[in-house]
This record gives sequence, C-alpha cells and structure tokens, in this order.
Amino acid sequence: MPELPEVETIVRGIRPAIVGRRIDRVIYAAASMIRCDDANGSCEHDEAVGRITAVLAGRQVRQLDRVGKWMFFRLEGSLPSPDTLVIHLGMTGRLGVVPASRDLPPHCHLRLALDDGQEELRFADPRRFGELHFFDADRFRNAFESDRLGPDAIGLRRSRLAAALARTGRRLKVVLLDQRVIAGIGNIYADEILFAARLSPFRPADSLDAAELHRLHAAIGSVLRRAIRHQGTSIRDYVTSHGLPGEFQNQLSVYGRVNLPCRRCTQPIQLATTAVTGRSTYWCPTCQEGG
DNA sequence: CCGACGTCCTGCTAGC
DNA sequence: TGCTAGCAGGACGTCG
Repeated sequence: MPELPEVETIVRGIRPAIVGRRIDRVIYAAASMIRCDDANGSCEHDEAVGRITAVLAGRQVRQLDRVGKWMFFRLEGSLPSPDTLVIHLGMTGRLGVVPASRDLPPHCHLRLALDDGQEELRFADPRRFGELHFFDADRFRNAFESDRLGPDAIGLRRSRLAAALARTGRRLKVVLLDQRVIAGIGNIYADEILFAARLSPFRPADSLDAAELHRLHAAIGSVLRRAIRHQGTSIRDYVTSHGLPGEFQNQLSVYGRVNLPCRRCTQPIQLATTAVTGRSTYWCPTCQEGG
C-alpha cells in the first residue's frame, strides 16, 4: 500500500487542513488499532483508547511530519515534550480531513472532530494492517523511531547508503525494503528504483562498485521524487487525502508489467514470486546487471 | 547473519 | 452466473 510517495502526498494534502487546528474531541477510536507508550511502558487497546480520548480533546495540532511511511502529528501543550499521535497506513489505510456530514466509509477506525465540528480527520483501513500509536513524550517517540526506522529515503546521503550496503550480503531488494536501513521504500518502488539504477534485485548489497552505488543513490531520489510529483501510485486501494487516485501507475517501468516489453530494451519483464521475502519482484534481466 | 515462511485482516478478481 | 482459491502496496516473529 502506501509507500513514501503516497504517504508524502497524503501529508501534503492534510497539512493545511489540520496544522494549527484544534482537536475538539475524539468521536471514535477503535480499541484494536491503538497502542500508546508512556512512562508506565506500553499499554494497549482499551486502556489506550481511554488515554487518547482524554488527552487529545482540546489539543492543537502544531506540526505534521513524515518519516518513511509513518506520520507524526505533533500536539501543542505539556512543554517541553509535546504529545504525538502516530499513524501508519499499512496496506489499505486511508486518511483525510472531510466534512463531518459526509457518509462514514466502511472500516473507519479513528474520527477526530476538528474545531467547530464542521470537519473531521478520518482514518479508515479495511485490512487493519495500519497502526495508531500515541506517545506522551518525545523520548517515547524517539525510542520508537530509532527502534524501527532508518533515515528517510528522501534526502538520504550517499555515504550513509554506502555504509549500510557495505555491512550486509543480503540481496539489494531485501535491503531496500528494510525500514531500519532506509525508511519509506516498499515493494513497488524497490523494483522501480532497481530498474532505474540498472541493478538486479538479487545482487548482494555489499557487491556494488562506486559507479553502481552512485546509480542506486541517484535512482532512490529520482524515482521517489517523480512519484511524489505524480501524487503516488494507485494500483488498487490508494487514494490521496482528497480521495483521488495518483498518476504514477502510468509511469511504472517494471512493477506489474510481467511479460510486457521492457521500456528500455523491449525484452519481456520477469516476475519472481518465491525468491526475496515471498513477495513479487519485477525486473528486466537484460537491463539489470548481476542476477 | 541470512533466508524462508507464517501471521495479522478483508476484499477483489481470475479461473473454473 | 456463481463459487472459491489466491493474491495484495506492510511489518514482525520464529525457525532452521
């Protein structure tokens, strides 16, 4: 589902509608989706719902950040450690600020009334792979981030990428998907990036020479930025925060193009399902070196 | 350290 | 037309 470009598109869409506004009240929060971390450790579900229901009401959203596929809603108050609401969209999550009068989507797990009650932030997720977290202090947010997230793929330094690749013999595709190494790349963009870099997904990460490393680093930036410009990739579930599909699915080089001619060399695109995490991997054996 | 595989869920679609 | 198996953009855990 949403990878970095889709989450970035949603963040850009929601930011003007939510930053600076007050959460009037928590209309609904699904117990099974919520976790929170505070000084007492991690609490889950029913207890978490009680906590966020009590704490979010009346708070202003000061900032909305993104790291990888995670969104961080920073709330004013309780300085010097603002509280943070964290949302991950999983595979099928949707997020938007909509008029409160609009019909509820199926599987809506979070509803926050904003300001005068005219609008709501809504999170819906049929498959429920998404996650909602709440932290009441920066140190919990920081611990969460350093536990699970590497540097964001946008703005990643080449030296940092080089160091991460040099220390493992895992296949390139697996490493690109590892959120602790680089945050934000998922199955679609891993394949697109490796095609753009002309590197086989099956290459060991520590086998790249300087030119190949340069190509990979450049491809990460260019593919993701291009996808953001096109509002992300809509294959089945993803829509922007305005409910519209993205456009990047029309620009894909390899993902979903099994047996179609490679746009570069016209040879058929290959699909591997079993190798590499059991997920589908699309690539061009002619253009991508070292399979 | 690494890869393979199972698990959490629901909904859509390809194929019989 | 109708049913069902298989598959899906993610992330985490376990096992060998």
